[in-house]
Amino acid sequence: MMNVQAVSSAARWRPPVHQPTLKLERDERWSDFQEVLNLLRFDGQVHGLNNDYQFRRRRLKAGQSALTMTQPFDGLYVVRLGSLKTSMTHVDGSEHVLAFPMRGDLLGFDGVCKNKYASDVVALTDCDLIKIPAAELFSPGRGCNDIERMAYWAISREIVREQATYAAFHSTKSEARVARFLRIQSERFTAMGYSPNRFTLPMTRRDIGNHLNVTLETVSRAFSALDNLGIIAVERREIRILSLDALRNFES
Amino acid sequence: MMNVQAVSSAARWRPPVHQPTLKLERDERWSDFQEVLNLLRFDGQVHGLNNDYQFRRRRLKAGQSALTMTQPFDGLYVVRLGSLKTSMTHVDGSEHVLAFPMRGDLLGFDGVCKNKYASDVVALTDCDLIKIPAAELFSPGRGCNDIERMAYWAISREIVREQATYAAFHSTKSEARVARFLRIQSERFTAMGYSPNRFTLPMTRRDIGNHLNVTLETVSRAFSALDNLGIIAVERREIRILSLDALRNFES
DNA sequence: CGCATGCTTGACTGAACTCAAAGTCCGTGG
DNA sequence: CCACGGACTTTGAGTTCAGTCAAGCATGCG
Repeated sequence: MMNVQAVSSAARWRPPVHQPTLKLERDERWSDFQEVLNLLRFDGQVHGLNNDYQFRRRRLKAGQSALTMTQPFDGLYVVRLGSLKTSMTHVDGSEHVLAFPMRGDLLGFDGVCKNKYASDVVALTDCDLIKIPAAELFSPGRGCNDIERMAYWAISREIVREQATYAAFHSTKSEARVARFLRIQSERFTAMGYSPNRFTLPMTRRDIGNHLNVTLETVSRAFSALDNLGIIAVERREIRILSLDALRNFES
Repeated sequence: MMNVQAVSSAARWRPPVHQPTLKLERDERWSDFQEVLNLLRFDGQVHGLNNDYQFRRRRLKAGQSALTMTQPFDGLYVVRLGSLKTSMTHVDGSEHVLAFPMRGDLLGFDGVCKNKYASDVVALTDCDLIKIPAAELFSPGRGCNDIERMAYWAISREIVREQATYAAFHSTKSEARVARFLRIQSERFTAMGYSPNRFTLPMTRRDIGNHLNVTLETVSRAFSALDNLGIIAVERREIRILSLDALRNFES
């Protein structure tokens, strides 16, 4: 299986730095609201009530971890300086890299909806981050529009899902992707109160293929293969799952 | 090139419906706040000020379009009933399917940051959506926490980016992915005020590979190939882009 | 009943993975 | 100061997996 790569125990190797070395002033440990708005290139409306708020900064050396999946959500971070890597490590040790955040990018947004970060972030170069504390985002006394809050909470959840599916369908071979797709469909139907073992797919083979990044023929062949193995029973879009465990094993 | 598939001009074909036919009561055209919270499985705090707010519903027949990339953002939608397909159609006609939203899922969140939807959504079955109007999310008089608003705006932007990269690296061959990766890096450095034609990659070949879903050897080979063609000049992590146009052409 | 759409299967081909070996660069420790 | 080791990179050869092209079948609709 590809992408099974040992995570180096030693500190991450750094390329020679040809860029001008950063002159980090020791004194500057705070950023104001306006600087954060500029970094993010925020073009929405603000009311100016928070202009005097000061955000704490956080310095990182190359190779250091900024956020991990093990720690609870404690805020969002805006990159002021440096490059980082956002990734999810699978159980088999393979790593899926989601993005390479840089100046102006946001970190930690996947931690909002479950109060736990959903990905790992490490610094590739020396970094300077600005922290937006969780307390500033969710203190009950501050916000006053429940609808807005609910909507954004749901948006954050959506991000997590997207990352998860993005990661799930990476670097597996086609039959495994199809197996995983079916397992996830089964779980979704289950969550809605339908049978986990019998459901009707609403989409075409082509739609599935375009979702999993394989051709429709490959989807069809994978269905047939899983059928022949007795793991599922396919009849057009009617799917019966005969062994969920076997299906899961196929996902590796 | 794979995935170039004609979009059927005829109405989308529907599978035979074995599930119980929906009894749509004509009268119920509104949902209250609590129902939306339940659908989303929202577990955060609400203050109860909006409990009397009524949300408009929207019915869709199978094959109908719920949202398109051409229309301006006018709100978020929560799926109450039915299955849908979220996709982005590329210039070459290929379609990338992002997700298959179902009951309780959120639609339209990618439209927040640019005030324009970033993906197309069509109904695969008959659907029932609940609309959360844009006016309820951004009316200046309602929210009072600028920090929270800014954070969520940035989160929404992050979703768009993720969708874009997810879509961008789909269904292209490896050399094209690498070319696109370099082009995007170049643009990011440019946006930060550095040279668009010369930059140092902060990440390893393996990181790039794990991001693009190819092996590190494939990344290396692609770099060499682009170098041999005179499109770029590679020296370890130092990249010079000799012809941005040629690089772009390589992405097709 | 015929057409359009979707699904399945087969044969062939080519792109990307795997395994392997050698070379480069950097930081560290003798 | 230099040699060594480790991490990274490049390149090659063989193999496997999935895409392409093509044909035929099934199904629902007009």
